[in-house]
Amino acid sequence: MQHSSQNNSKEDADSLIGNKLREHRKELKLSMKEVAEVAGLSIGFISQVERGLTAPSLSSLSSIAKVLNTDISTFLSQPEGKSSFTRNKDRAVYTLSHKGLQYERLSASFPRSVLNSVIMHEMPGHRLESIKHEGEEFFFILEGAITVYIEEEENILEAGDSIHFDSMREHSVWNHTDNPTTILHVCTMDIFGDKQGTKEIPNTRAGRKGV
Amino acid sequence: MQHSSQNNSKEDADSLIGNKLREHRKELKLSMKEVAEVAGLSIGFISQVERGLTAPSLSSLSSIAKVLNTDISTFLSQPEGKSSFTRNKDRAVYTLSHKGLQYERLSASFPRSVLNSVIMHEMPGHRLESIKHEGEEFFFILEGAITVYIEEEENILEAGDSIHFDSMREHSVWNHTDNPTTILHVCTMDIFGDKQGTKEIPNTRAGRKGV
DNA sequence: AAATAATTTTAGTATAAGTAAAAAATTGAC
DNA sequence: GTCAATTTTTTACTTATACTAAAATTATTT
Repeated sequence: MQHSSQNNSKEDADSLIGNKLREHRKELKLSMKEVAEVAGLSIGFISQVERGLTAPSLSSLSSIAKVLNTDISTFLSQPEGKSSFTRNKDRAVYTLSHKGLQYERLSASFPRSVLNSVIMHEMPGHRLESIKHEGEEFFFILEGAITVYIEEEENILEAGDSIHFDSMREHSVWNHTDNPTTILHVCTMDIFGDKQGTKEIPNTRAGRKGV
Repeated sequence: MQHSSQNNSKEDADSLIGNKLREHRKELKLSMKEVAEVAGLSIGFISQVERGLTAPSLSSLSSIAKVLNTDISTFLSQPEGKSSFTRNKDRAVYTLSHKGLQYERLSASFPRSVLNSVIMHEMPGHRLESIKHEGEEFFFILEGAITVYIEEEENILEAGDSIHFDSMREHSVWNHTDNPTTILHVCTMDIFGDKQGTKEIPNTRAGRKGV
């Protein structure tokens, strides 16, 4: 059964991938020929893919992505959204369990958004458990100082210092000082748990674009 | 041992996808039959895919992902990386064209990293042209004040305020005050141009699309 | 205007994506 | 422990499509 009624999302997705591929290629000032050769594919095929006339297999897409110095995920999914504006003074403060830690949420959650940010107030002596997970993280110290452990690395950050790392590396944080520390924290992990339709299917309203 | 050599990255990748799919399915307590039916595929095929015996097409993978309440990217790639630690005082300062703007780069660029961050020093009266592009952006005002225009919205931010928005919405920034403003800027766009391809350093101007 | 390079189109093949159905495990009830 | 009932794996086969080679078309350059 090949239902072609409301199924244009697939083709849309294909040509979307194609467009992105073309953009990337152009940015690198490469010709289709060059890409084709390095990726081990034919020129005509590259053309077809870029115009969404055919869908590449995962492995071909991967080869192409490699030539373009990226990986597959670059060509799948894309964000759309709104904005979130927060005033210094009127942000709600969430206090966590041990009371050694407080959060103020800064970022919004719009479809496909990946950025999450909070201001963390970490009390003297407080230690955040060591974890690893997908994504990346960025810390900027607003006030005080803190020790950030990343695998074997020990980094002492003071106000104005920053650190950026792959969250898959085991990391933890410790306020080794006698004063509270204020950290601006930005990461790509869904710390608020409101990104994907947890459990129940999300309301059909803003149809997710196929691929 | 089947094939022990290290080069079969394709098959490895396939079975990696398979494993992730299986994990996800098990987590949701679904049988292959259920997944197959909703995704419009056969049971046997699901089995083959999960064990890496065959590679699904992009669209099938997408269908399966949808049943599992995720999207394709969950099953492709995983990041690996390093970290970047910057000291408040010893960061290089890049001065841009008009001299109304200075940058300090904070983030690293490791494979597949998406976060980019800089501290921007914007001089009184300076205005950043209005642009739109893929990704998201996050501003946190460290010092001074600034006006951020997002489409029709006008937002006046002062020290400690923040804003987070979809970069596809036309946006610009204006220092309407008489003092320099310091902004911590985090975005998912490749502003440094060193993610892919390592071509030349881009022309000062951050990316723009079609005027 | 010719010559060269870059892209699109066409026509065809081979591969592997996908199926249906049987065999084999796995679970569980009695 | 055995016998259904369900879930998963395997087999054997079909078909769609991913992909190619080469010709036709469209830029680009000189």
